[in-house]
Amino acid sequence: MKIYPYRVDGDAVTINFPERDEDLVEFEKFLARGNRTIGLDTETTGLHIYGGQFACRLVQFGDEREAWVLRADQFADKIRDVLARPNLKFVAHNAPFDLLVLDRTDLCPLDVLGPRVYDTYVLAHLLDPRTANDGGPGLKLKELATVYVDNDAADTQEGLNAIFLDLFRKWSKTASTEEIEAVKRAAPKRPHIAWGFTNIAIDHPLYVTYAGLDVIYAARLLRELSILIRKGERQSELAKFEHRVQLLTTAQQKRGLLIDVPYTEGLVVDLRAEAERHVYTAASFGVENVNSTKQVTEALLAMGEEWSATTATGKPAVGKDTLNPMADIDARSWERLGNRDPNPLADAIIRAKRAEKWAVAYAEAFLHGRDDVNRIHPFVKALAARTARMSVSNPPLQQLPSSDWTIRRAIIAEEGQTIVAADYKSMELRVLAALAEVKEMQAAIREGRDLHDFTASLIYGADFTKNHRRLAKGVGLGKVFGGGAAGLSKQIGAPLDQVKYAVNKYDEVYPEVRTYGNRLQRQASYGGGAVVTPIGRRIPLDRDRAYAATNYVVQSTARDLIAQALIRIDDAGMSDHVLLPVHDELICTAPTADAEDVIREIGRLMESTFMGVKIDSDPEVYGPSWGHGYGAPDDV
DNA sequence: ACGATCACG
DNA sequence: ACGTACGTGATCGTG
Repeated sequence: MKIYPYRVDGDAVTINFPERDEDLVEFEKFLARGNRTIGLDTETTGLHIYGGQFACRLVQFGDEREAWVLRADQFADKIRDVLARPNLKFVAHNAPFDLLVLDRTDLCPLDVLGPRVYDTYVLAHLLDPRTANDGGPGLKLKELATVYVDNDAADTQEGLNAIFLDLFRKWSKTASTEEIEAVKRAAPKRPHIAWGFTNIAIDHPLYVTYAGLDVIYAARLLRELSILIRKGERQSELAKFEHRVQLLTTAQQKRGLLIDVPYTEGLVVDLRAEAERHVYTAASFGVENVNSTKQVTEALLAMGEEWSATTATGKPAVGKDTLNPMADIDARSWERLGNRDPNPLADAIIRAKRAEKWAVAYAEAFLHGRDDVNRIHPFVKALAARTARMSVSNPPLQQLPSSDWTIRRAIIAEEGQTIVAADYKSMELRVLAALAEVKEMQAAIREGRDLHDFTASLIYGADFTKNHRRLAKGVGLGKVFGGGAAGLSKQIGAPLDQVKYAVNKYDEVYPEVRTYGNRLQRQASYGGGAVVTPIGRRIPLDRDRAYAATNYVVQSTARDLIAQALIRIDDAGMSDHVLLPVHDELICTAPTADAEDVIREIGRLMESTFMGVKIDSDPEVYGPSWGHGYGAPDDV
């Protein structure tokens, strides 16, 4: 057995790396030593759990003083045995990843291990949801360990990266050009890291040491975070709730979504061809790279175009807010506006960029990310944003184009199944009506009226026009975000005086919205700079953006309502139908014959009455693909 | 690493 | 006193 010493917060700790079966006798003694939660982590060949070459290399266990780093190939039986013991509880940082690794590699099924694993990420997010970038303590293991455990905590990830770079350089000298190209093709951004995780010697002393340190940090983090969490009465309940929600989204990630491969391959060809045509046009105007803001700016100025919009750093903005009007294209419908002669360069650039993005970020990502049965398994983070909103990545399925069915058409139901979905109707406005006790809004909801129609009628009278409704909708949503007249005017694209009028009227008819926002800001200023949501979640406010208070509470509460719905659906035994949450809707699958019944029932489970306000849902049968909910024809 | 851009609710 | 649009993830160019 190899034993590596290290220091954590001034304490001597040991990292044990067993080499023979006899070495496991000591490991058993470690496990038997008292009733404590054991740190758990895995080292793998990469992040693509469902890819063909994926393997789990190490599984680590540890407490606050010692770690056991086990080779997954050599000690698979032991690992299986330990993970299956029902009396053992574990703690991991970002548990969903390790749970899925252990599930995928047949070391322990998700449903067997999941309920016994605490996640320090979840606890840390409840204490402070801000990333280091966002002014918080951060949510990564190294950042948290530095704050809560040891000011000199090792950056194990950076340490490994340095080793990988060194090893990769040495390997590159002996490897063939083809081998090197293959690695770079698979991981163009940081090839040495992808290569390192697969190829570093499994008994490399620093690899083993860092692997062991991570579980020691996790075990120590659990102790510290638990103490802090227990100080807030509601927080312990919240922690339980969030672990349950996270387990459900982890199951969604395991389930994945089926890709229509022939369709998607055709889509890539079409999008690539479209992009190429417009890139060619742009090149004829001297823009060699349509993604270069520098080139685009220079070419447009040379053509005599003038515009005033700038980026945060003061440079001329050449996003679609600038280019769409130049190309005389409506941003929503992509039809001619008829305001001016379209600038052919602006037109080519927006079309080229759109087609390229759709090809690369969506269609090709679907094809590259799929497993051997053509399913993709996006990461579903149940507790992501500062407001606790969920996020989906690899690929970003919450951000697929909705104005056009072509991308969503690539996600299909299994044979005999149909895609169904249920969304909440104007969820955030209803939550606002409830939280701020907005009388007129609550009355309109009770009467089943369209909220934007209603706001328009209050501002403009019963004879409001379509444009009035558009303004009322923009103002209604913008007010929740804390927007003022100028910002709203820009966003809605309506003249400032009209927006000012609407905003003033809005404040008159819904006075409770303003007083609620002021109350939240007062409470935050005396409550450590954070607002507290109805379920007891603390959300820190930035000093200079106190106006965000209302939005934080509204957005967070809306998220908690859909999270609660996931639990109710699970309690009803219907979790297997849920494919993906998209903020205020659930994308689901159901046997074609019962599709309508299933989604009606899921919709019913989603509904609730929150502070006396009905939060109801709109169940819908889409069809054989997700795109069928967005107008995809049956014969594509 | 960071800014700009663009996709969503 | 005034006014502030909220939250994400991915890609690309630039330095």
